[in-house]
Amino acid sequence: MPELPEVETVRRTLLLKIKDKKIIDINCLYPNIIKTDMTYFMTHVINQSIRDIKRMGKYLIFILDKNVMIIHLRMEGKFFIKQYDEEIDKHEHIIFTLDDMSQLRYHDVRKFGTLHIHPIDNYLKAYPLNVLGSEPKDKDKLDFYHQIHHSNRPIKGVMLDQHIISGLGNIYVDETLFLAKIHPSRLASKITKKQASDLIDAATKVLSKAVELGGTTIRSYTSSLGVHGRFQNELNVHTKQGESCPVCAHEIIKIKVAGRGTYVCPKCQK
DNA sequence: AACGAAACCTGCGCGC
DNA sequence: TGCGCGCAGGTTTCGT
Repeated sequence: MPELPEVETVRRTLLLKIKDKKIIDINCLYPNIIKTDMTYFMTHVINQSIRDIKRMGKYLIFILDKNVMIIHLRMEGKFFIKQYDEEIDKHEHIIFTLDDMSQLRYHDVRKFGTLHIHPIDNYLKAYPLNVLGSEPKDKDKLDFYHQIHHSNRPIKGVMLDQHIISGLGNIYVDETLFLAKIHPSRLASKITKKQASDLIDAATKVLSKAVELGGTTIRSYTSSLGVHGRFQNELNVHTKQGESCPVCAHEIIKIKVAGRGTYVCPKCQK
């Protein structure tokens, strides 16, 4: 569930707590999270310090001395910082012991998260960041239009595609389409230049507001590190099935688009 | 080539 | 109460 705003909130919070701490040990209890060769991972992360944490789209990028760790939280990945002698939860899969004997623990109920390691000098050219689209705030609107206007996919599917634009997930794409007054099922090929531009503007606006409010906290995603988002108070359509549209008062319905649960105001969104 | 569906996992809420 | 089932979601992989 973490999308760009939640990942950004995690980034900021984590950085305050672990910047310049050295990783002195790693305990990997569920190795499938690590998508790099395990020996390479261990030898290239231990004894390096966390110099910075960056973010691209939904990826967290831990900048170490000579390497970077690129982490995707997928649906339920979280980080916790605990003391070395605290009991290990069954959903904590990777434990980094830091040089002050605190531990950075990766927690993931669904075990869908991923972790890649690359040398610091070429990580932008390596998978997975090399195939990532720009974030909405950096996306050229005309490029976006040209990229999608031959596609027969519904616009929602296109906007969820991280190769085209990065950062949006199911929550923010529903909100973006509502703001732009475009129906999620509309084929990308039917989107005009003006609408393509409106979509990028709406996505940029939604994401920046959500970052400002610390992300969205719904359902199980009660965040890591006590991070409590407040954007759920700003949602217009997502999770609002059966409620009234804040613009026209028509009932908000839930449908399935691109295989995803989708909330839409059928009167406002055409 | 380009799209949709299944798979990856687990917990939860539902109906019986 | 307890069981099985479907659903949820981000992304990759498989199948058409």
